[in-house]
Amino acid sequence: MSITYREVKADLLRQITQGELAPGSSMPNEVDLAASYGCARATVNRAMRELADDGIIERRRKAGTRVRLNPIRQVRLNIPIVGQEIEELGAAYRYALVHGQAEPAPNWLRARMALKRDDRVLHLTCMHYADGAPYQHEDRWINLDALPEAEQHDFSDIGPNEWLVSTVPFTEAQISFHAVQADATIADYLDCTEGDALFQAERMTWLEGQTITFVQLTYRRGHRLTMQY
Amino acid sequence: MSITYREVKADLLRQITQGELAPGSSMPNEVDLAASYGCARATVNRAMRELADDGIIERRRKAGTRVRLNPIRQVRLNIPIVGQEIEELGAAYRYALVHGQAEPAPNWLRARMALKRDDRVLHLTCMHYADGAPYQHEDRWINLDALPEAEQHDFSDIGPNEWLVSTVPFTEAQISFHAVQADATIADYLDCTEGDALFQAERMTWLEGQTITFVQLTYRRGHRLTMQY
DNA sequence: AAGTGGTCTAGACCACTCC
DNA sequence: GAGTGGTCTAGACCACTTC
Repeated sequence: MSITYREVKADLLRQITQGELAPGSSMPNEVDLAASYGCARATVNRAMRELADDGIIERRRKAGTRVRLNPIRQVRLNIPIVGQEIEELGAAYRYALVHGQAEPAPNWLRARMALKRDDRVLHLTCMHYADGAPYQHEDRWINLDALPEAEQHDFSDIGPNEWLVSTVPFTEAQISFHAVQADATIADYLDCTEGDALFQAERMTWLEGQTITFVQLTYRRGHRLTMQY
Repeated sequence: MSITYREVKADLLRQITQGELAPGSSMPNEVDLAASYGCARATVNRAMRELADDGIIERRRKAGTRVRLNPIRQVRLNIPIVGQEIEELGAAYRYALVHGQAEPAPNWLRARMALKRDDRVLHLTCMHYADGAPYQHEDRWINLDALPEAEQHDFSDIGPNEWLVSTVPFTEAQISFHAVQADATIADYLDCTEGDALFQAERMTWLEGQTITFVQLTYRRGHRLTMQY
């Protein structure tokens, strides 16, 4: 059994975390490391490439490889569909369509979604419940110019997110997180007090340059987005 | 010039996004793809491995490779040091130490940081300004049992985050985001109204199983964390 | 000019898992 | 049992960057 790239990666990482390879110091080149580990250069290359992807080391041709002074701290954030999110908490998921109507895009939305003057949108308001308690309020607009079939679809049983994922997968998106104060309407839906601080996500989605949908997801009071790294 | 793994990856991705390879359908195996692209199997392997890492396709030995039905949506979130964050906005950064004191760990913090009964902590309160306006309020506790040298260090000029990154790089961490209501103290520091909804991050950091520091970072009103994917 | 990482090749063996 | 992806090898050429 020969040495694997995982073993090389683990050993290099150990040397870095335990201080044998100090931040800012340069590491041996691939040929030398391969010789000292007794493996092929490609094996060392894959180990170091992954460490570079992880933001631990920095590589430049000719200049060589260095341990980063300030390791890049990065997280992979999975963006789940709310139903899956709730079921992974071990709670029962329920969905409800509150309101759905096709209408001309209001000005603020036209600007935000970069819509044309006469574009129409489908405005959907939904609620997502975990074990019967309000979990998330969804306010969504779908560009009917890009996705006319949405107008005929019945969103009573299947949430717009699930429908969109199965209809237009592989879109590009931008997501942003922030805090909002609950207004009277949201407070009512989420069973909290007006003025409460709530966690909100906004997402805009494109397919080949065309805006597909914009959504505001407001979470119940106390919601946290947690990640390890 | 032979075909690169990037070209193979781009071509496969094109086929997926343009619907030639439908979600859920299975793809040819590596040997066949290599033959049809006229390249080595390793080249196809790297292209497909990256697509799998990106959450676009799903691979299983013997079963083969399939286009994911629901592509995994994931983001790489860089967690910058606040000074860099502000300078990248094109604003001037200023730091101020508000308060610093070594003290016995309060009970809630002992539980949270998993400290021993008599452990002491260094409690630091700091402010970070962008172009003179309040940007972030930092409330930090450092475990003096794990990092006794912190007690002698002067945090007047250099923020605790920068000092920690240079003193104990390569730690493990957990980060969580949520919304809080500004209390009177925070409202005063961040120049907002009591009760305003603010975006807050909490981070806990470990080195080899030992808790190093816990920090609450409260951002000015209206702060957003934005990501593309 | 020369050193370093980036990538491709052709071949091999292996590990996993479905049938 | 057999098909598929996972990985390693030894060698090669190239691209980039610093000297």
